[in-house]
Amino acid sequence: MSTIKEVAELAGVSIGTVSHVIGGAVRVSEPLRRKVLAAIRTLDYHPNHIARSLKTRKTLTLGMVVPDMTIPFFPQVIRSAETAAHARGYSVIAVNSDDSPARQKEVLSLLRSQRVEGILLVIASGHGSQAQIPKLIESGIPVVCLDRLPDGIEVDSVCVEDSAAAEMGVSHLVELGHRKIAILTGPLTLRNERERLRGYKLALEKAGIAVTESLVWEAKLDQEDVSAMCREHLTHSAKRPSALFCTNGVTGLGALRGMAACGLSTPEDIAFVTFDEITAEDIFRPAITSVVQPAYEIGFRAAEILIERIQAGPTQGPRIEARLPATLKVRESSTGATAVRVLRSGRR
Amino acid sequence: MSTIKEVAELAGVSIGTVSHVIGGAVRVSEPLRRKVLAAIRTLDYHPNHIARSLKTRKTLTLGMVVPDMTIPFFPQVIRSAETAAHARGYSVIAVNSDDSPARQKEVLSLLRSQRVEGILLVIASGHGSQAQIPKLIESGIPVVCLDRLPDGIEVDSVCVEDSAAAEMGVSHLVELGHRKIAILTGPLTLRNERERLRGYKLALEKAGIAVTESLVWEAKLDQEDVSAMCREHLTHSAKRPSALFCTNGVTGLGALRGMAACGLSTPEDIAFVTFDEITAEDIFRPAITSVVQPAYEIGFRAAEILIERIQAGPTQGPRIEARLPATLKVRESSTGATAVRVLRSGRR
DNA sequence: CTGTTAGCGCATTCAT
DNA sequence: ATGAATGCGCTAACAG
Repeated sequence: MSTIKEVAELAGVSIGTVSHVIGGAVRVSEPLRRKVLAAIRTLDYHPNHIARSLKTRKTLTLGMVVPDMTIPFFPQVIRSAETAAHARGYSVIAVNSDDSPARQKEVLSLLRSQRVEGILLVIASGHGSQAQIPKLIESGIPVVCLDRLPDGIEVDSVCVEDSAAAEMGVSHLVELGHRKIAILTGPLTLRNERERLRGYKLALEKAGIAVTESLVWEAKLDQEDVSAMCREHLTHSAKRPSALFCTNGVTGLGALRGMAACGLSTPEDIAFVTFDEITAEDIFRPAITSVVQPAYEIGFRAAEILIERIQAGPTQGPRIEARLPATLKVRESSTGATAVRVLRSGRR
Repeated sequence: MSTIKEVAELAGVSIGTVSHVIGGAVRVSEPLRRKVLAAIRTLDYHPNHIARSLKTRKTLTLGMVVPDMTIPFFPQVIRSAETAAHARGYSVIAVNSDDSPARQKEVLSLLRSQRVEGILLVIASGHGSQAQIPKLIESGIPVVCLDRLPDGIEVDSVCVEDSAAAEMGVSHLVELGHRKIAILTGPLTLRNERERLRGYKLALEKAGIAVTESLVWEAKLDQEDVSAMCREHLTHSAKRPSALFCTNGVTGLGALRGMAACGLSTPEDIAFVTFDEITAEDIFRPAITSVVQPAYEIGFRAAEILIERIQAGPTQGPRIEARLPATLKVRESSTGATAVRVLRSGRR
């Protein structure tokens, strides 16, 4: 790996001049410029980003923490954040927290050591994953939370309109005539899960249906746990709901497995609606009615907001809370019909 | 962000001493040690990885380039590579190349500037994506290629046993009685696609079936292109094959869409086998018979090999070419039966 | 327009 | 066992 010094020697100029042609900010005469460029090419020189960062105190790097990038929603978000960042000259380092607060703490520490200029954070679902956010912000690292929002912490955020989106999904079931509708959520320590639950209750209330606590099922974000919970609740046909609403893709898939284990199918035995698309719904049966989040836009907006924060400096501008509308894709699992219908959520 | 100097001042020691307690290599007396640790905590000090790297010339970072992390296979590989790397004290920076050689060149350059110590590379499918590998290696950055292998380039690699895996999938169709079997591949500029095609031909030859070139369909790694190609080949029932084998998840899903567009379904009209699982096959119908790659192990092994290379120094050890066995999951799309059967590929 | 130089934060000799 | 000094590669004044 050659250095700027070697380039300077080969080109017969000073390292300052080389730096100038690389930076582009200071004018350099054409002949020298060409010589420098030639030297760079023959040496296959790549500026040492490490040294540059040390000097400029800018890494042009964003950190991003997600619970598990094998969950299909997250790669979409990462990719769009990367796209937005790249357009502004930033790179993104994406890491998994395994949905563990301890591991999240580790990776955040690592990201700080790497001197990322800002962090895109999808918090882990366990307890204590929020405590680290204020320290980050105090230390001058802007944070934007995505998808999962922390509680009572002043921080920029972007996510779907959780409550409205859930309400839309549940109202759809209500309109179909269902009155005994269960909801299967992830940990209610997560604010967005609580918001989605709130949307569920709102939908029922508007329809004049009483909320039955025994139809609110809270599971861990774990296939096995979700599946077991479903089996438990669904075995007795008397207590069985006529419809089930799941608040995310993981619980949605787990619920389908649990239902299958009970010999139940959708929509015949139970009408089914879930957050997130969990397969290629145009190809596979049953096609699942889904509340679809604008994953691409969530990541893109989050990166935009973060970079604006970084470039604005330690200014205490107003907190930004972007809430994006979801789309309801009505399919077979709720209506029994094969045609697809698309609805858009909007603020009331 | 506090510095080592501030820690030293607060603790009332020299920066050398602070560095020693952080590094752990040099012994420091217990009283001073405690004072330093306390200072670190109260200042919320995070060692500047940038400065450290500049000094030590080690970044403890691996770069990883994949075509598109929204393709489900890749997040698995990234995650397992990250796991292996982390266990050895390394971080992984994963970036997308958009399957474009130009973009791949950019991100590789960026990774070099970041001074990653090694690179895990899944090459882009376009022309010229291989040319950059020798330059990397010459410049002292070890490279391990995964999944997609370059041609005629000496480089460590790990992937599935492409030919044997494809042969297993096609032989399965042969055993089911099919004699007119089409294969839908990605770009044959990719060696692994050619290998999979070779496995297809091998399976046919062993069964005494002549290879018909009109049944070899080469598509771009793009849903639309694949789908269009299928529609074109499948409209005339006379020329239609009785079975179709797809060499990867993208072409597999595209083919299913193309078939649906022609009003064809599997397994009724066409028996179907594909590389990679493309949905939750236990839940959705039709359940697709798949040649499953050991994604986790591929990423893990690749990271292991890369780190060994890094730590061995510029030693020219023998090239490593890990070839991992695939698994055939026999499902409804080929047999029509709902039961699942699992076969393991092995070297002949 | 070009060259010289002073650090950025840290690990690491080398003295003490 | 501790501290002072050096330099990693680079950018950004500044001087010429």
